[in-house]
Amino acid sequence: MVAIPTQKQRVTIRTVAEDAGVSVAAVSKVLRDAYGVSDALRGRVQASIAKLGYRPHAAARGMRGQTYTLGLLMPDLHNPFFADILEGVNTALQRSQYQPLLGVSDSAAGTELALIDAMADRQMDGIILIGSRLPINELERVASRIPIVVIAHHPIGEPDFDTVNNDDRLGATLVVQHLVAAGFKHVAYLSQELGAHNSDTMVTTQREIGYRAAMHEAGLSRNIQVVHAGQTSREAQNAARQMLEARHPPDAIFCWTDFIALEVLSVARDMGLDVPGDLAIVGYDNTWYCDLAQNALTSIDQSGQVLGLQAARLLIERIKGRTQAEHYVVTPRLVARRSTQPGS
Amino acid sequence: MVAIPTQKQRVTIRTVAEDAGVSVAAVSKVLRDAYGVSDALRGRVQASIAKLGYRPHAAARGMRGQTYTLGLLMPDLHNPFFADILEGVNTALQRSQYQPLLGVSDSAAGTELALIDAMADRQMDGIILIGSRLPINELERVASRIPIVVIAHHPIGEPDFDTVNNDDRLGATLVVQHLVAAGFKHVAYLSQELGAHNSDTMVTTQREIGYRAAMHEAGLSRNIQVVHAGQTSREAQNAARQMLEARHPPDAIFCWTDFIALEVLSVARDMGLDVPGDLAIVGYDNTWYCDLAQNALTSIDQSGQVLGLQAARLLIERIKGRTQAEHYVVTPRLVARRSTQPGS
DNA sequence: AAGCGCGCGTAGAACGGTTTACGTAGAACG
DNA sequence: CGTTCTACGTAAACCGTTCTACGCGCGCTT
Repeated sequence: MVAIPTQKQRVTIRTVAEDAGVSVAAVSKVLRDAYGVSDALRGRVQASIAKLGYRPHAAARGMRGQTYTLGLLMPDLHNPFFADILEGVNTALQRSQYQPLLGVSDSAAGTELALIDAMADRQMDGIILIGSRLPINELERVASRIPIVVIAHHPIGEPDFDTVNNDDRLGATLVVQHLVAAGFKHVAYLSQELGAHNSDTMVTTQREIGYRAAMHEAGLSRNIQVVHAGQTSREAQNAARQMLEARHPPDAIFCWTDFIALEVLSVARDMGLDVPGDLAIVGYDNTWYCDLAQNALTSIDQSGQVLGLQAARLLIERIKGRTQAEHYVVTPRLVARRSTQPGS
Repeated sequence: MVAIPTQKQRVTIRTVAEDAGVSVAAVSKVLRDAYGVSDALRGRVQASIAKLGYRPHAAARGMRGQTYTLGLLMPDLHNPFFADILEGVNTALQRSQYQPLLGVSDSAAGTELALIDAMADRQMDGIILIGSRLPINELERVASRIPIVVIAHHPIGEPDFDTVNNDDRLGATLVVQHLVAAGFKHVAYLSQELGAHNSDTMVTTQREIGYRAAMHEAGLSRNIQVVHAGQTSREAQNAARQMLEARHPPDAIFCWTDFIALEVLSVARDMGLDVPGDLAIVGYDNTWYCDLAQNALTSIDQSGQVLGLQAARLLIERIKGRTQAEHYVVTPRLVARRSTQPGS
C-alpha cells in the first residue's frame, strides 16, 4: 500500500501551539483570555493564530467549555418589532466573542419548547426568549438548565430568571389618556387571543390592566371593551369588522401591536370609515411602517433596541456567573400621528 | 475528604446502551438510522431512549459526524418576504431531524462572511444563503467548504453550488406589460443601490434587464428610467421624491421590493398625488401588507414558501452527497391591485 | 466439510478543544 | 542559603459522539 499524500490538515489548536512553540493549554488560555499567560506569550500565540488563520472548533469547545453562541428565540418574523430587538442585541455583542443565532417558534408553545431543547442540545451559552408563550413553571425549568433572559414577560412572584420589559401598564395608560384628551370616549382594546396558559405575566394582559384602570380613571368604565383575536390577517380583520359593525361601535381602537392596527386600518378603509374622524386607531411598538403616510399610525414606542441591548447585557452577566435575578424596565413613550389627530 | 454525593448525571449514549443492554455503537446506529440493526434491537433502544429522555449532545456529534443543524442567512429582518421563505424551509424540515437556525447579516458583505464563518465553525451541515451580497468567487470558496444553496442569486456561468430563484426577468416583464396595458407610458424602475460587487447574478439586475427589454418591446425605449436607492426609509423616500419632482416625472414606478414601494406610496400621498391616477406603483414579493386597503399594492408573487421549500430540499440532497449543481426556478405571477387599477 | 459472504453486533480509536493537577524557575524573605 | 511563594507552563485526562475494523455465527455454495 502506497502512503497517501498528507492532504491539507485542519488548523487545530495543536498546530498553533507547535507554530508558536508553546503548549496547547497555553493557546487555549490565550483564546479564552484566562489567567496565567505573559504578554510575550500572548503575543506569540496571537501572531501564530493570525498567520495560520486558525479558527476554534465550536463543537469541540462545546464538549467542555462554552460555545460562545447565544440563542435568540422569536415568536415570528412578520412583526418588524423583533428586528429592532435584534438590532439592540447586535449592538451589545458588537465587540464580544458571542454570536447570536435565531430560532423562530411561530408563536406555538410546542415549537418554542422544541427550539429551546435544540438550542440547549447545541450547548448554547444562553438564550434570550422574546414574547414567550410558555407558562412560568416551564420557564423556571428551562432557566435551571441554561441561562435565560426573557423579553416581554413580566416578572410576577420573583422568578429565577432575568426579564426585560417596557412598562406595559403605563403604555396603555398613555394611549387612553391621549385618546380621551382628543375627545374619544368609546375606546376599545383589541388584544391577543387567549392561549392555554394565560396569565398576568403576558404583556397583553398588562396592557389590558393599564387600559382598564385608565378608562376607569377617565370615568369611562361603562365603555370598556376588550376583544381577543388571533394573529392572522383573517382573524384580526374579522374581529375588527365585528367590532365596527356592532350596534354601538367604538370610536377608537387600541391594538396590542402595530401589525394588528394596520389590519384594523385596512378594514376601516374598506368600510368607508374616516380615520380618525369616525375611528381613531392606536398601535404598539412604533415599528417602521407607522410613519408611512398611508398609515400615519399613532403608536407606543417601547424601544426594541434598548430592550435587546439590555437583554444581551444581562444574559452575558448571567453566563459570567451572576445568580441573582435582575429585571429591567423601559419607560414607553407615545408617538402621536394622524390616526388619532384630526388636525394634522 | 468526604465523597460528594453523585449528582444527577447527564443521560448519555452510554446510559442508554447500558439500559438497553447493547453496545454504544449500536445505539448510535439506531440514532442515525444507519445500516445493520435488527428491528428487535432498534425497538429495545428506542424504548430506552424514550424512558430515559435521552437527547443527543450536538457538540459531541459535531466532533465526528453531523450536527443536524442548517444555517439560514438573511439580509435583514424588516422585509417580511424572508418570513415567507422561512415558512417554506420549516415545511420542508417538518419531519426531518434537521433544525434551522438563522443569522442576520444586515445586508453587509462583511457581516455575511463573519456569519458564514460562525456557522461553519459550529459545524452546521449546510447553509441557505438568501439574497447574498457576496461576489461569485467568494460563494464558490464557501461552497467548497460547506454545502450551500443560494436563494435569489442567479447562476451565471455554471457555479458549483445550487441556486433557487424566481424568473426575475419574466417578473419585470409582467410588470411592464401590465402597466402598459393599463395605459401607463413613463414607467420607471426603482432598484437597489449598487454595491461593490455588482453583477448580473443579482436579482435586481435581472429585473432591470427584463424591464428594459419589455419597455423596448412596448416601443417605450425613450422612457426607460432606472434609479438606484439604498434600503433605509430616508434613502428610498429621497429617491422617490427626486423622481416625482423632476420636470418629466414617471407615471408609474416599479419598485424592486414591496418594502420600497410602500415608501414610494407614502411619498406620493405626502405630495398629494393620486394613486394610481397620477402615479401607478408596483412592488415585488407580494408580501402580506400589499393586501391592506391603505396600500392595495400591485406586486409580483414569487412564492417565498416555494423558494424556501425547494432550497431546503436541495440542501439536504447536497448534504446526503449530491455533487452536481442544481438550479430551481419559480415562475412569478402578477397580482393586480388598486395601485395600478383606477377602476377597482 | 471447507470456504465464503452476509447480517448483526462490538471494542476502541478518533475528533479538537478545556480543565485539572502538577512541575519549575525565579523572586522574596527570614 | 534554604524555604516558601508566586507566576507561568506543561502533560494528560476528559467531554459524548461517530466511525473503522473486526468478530462471530449462520446458511449457502462448491
